Amino acid sequence: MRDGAETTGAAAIFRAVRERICTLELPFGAVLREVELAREFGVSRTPVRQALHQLAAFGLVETRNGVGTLVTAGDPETLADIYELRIRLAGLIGELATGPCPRESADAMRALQTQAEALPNPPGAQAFWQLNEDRHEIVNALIGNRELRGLHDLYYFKVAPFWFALYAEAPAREFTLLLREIREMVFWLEQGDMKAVANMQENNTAMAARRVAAAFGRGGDEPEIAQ
Amino acid sequence: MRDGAETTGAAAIFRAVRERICTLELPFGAVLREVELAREFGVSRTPVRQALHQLAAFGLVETRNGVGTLVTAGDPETLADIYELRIRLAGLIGELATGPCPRESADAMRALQTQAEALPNPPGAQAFWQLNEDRHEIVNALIGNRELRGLHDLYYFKVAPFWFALYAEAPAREFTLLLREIREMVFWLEQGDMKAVANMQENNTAMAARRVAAAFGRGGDEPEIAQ
DNA sequence: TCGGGTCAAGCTGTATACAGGTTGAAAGCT
DNA sequence: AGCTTTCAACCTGTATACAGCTTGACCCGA
Repeated sequence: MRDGAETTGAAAIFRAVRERICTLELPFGAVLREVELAREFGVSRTPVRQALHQLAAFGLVETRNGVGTLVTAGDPETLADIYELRIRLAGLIGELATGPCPRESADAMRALQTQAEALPNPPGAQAFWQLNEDRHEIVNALIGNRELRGLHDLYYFKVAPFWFALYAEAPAREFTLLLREIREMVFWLEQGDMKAVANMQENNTAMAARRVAAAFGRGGDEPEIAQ
Repeated sequence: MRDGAETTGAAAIFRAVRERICTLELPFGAVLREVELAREFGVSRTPVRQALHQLAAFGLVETRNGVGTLVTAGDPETLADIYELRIRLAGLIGELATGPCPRESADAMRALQTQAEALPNPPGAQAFWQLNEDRHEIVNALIGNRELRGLHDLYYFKVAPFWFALYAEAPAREFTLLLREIREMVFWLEQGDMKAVANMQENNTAMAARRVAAAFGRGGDEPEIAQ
């Protein structure tokens, strides 16, 4: 559940591979080979295996003996389940909130807004990804219940690949929507109203779910299949 | 998230150690040494390490370099967070339910009730544990949303140690309450009303939270500290 | 030409050897 | 005696060698 900066080298590989999956640099169905990753990161297979097994535990990859480690393609049904749950979890953020949101969160989000408004439309994939990750980080930090925070984080990374595929399809639209969300978030954060922030998060998650379902839902194609 | 019967030997070790933690055979603070487990299970350190790392990812243990793997002592704050979330997740079972509960679940729970009523009060620890696990399994199978089902399962094992400590303190009371819960569950399962089942689960989880908080809450002792 | 069987290349699973880190006890100084 | 320092035993982290499995290509026969 936790994925903070740990001391062991496996954690770095874990985050690196996870980011590649989320940014579709490793599309669904891609095969990861332990020796290749080991060579790339300059370590042996052992820490690589650790990282891959952890990713497997979180459902992002699937390891098959004698074959390799495949990036798991979320079928439409699973995707629907995840989003349904994610929407409810967003609602829980508000229900479990104890106090007003801290001022520093509002400050951080405002800084992010300024930063985002300076970008061209659409921005590059890397910039978009970073922007999105920062936004997620700020919202995540607001969650008082540590377990809920962990779940919110976990599911963010689970749907990130689909969401990123959405960006690839319509960069300008997705950037505009993200910017809109950030602005709205700044407003409510400045009000200090956690419930409002949570409601907004729920609304935006639900909207994202609809866009993702339209693009990759039942009958549609998955974002991209390797090979 | 998944923990079903996998082909690799590490999964067996994972489940075995998890059960030991949940039944307090390994109390909070207990130290696990890889070589010992390896000897016991007749394997090398490698699969043992896999299992321990997975347990660490789920927050049940914590590995420290040069020291060993410690069974994580849930501090009162974390415990409160977990139960707060668990109560809400129980509520979500009802909200995300799509149809009536299947007849076979009612049958299974009725069989469990018969089985439980044949036990002496209090039953032995092993019987109590098995009863509880069966009940959890039946309820878990009712959850349509696969992700929610995974979470419900995960958090069950996270609070199980505390719950089992409760049994150790007052076996007769806990058994009576469990039997009462099973009877009530049978009733609503036979009605086929998923929302009612979920509400019941929420009520019973909340009640358990109060008992656990009273026993191990802020200022109280943790169930048992090794050494 | 097509189907089936065989096998070798390559991958993961496991075992073991070595390196790095932690800790508690013993030795030495004040 | 009390405190500090040192160090050796022990444990986890990492690297490497070997075993078992999967798969696709190749070969052979019909």
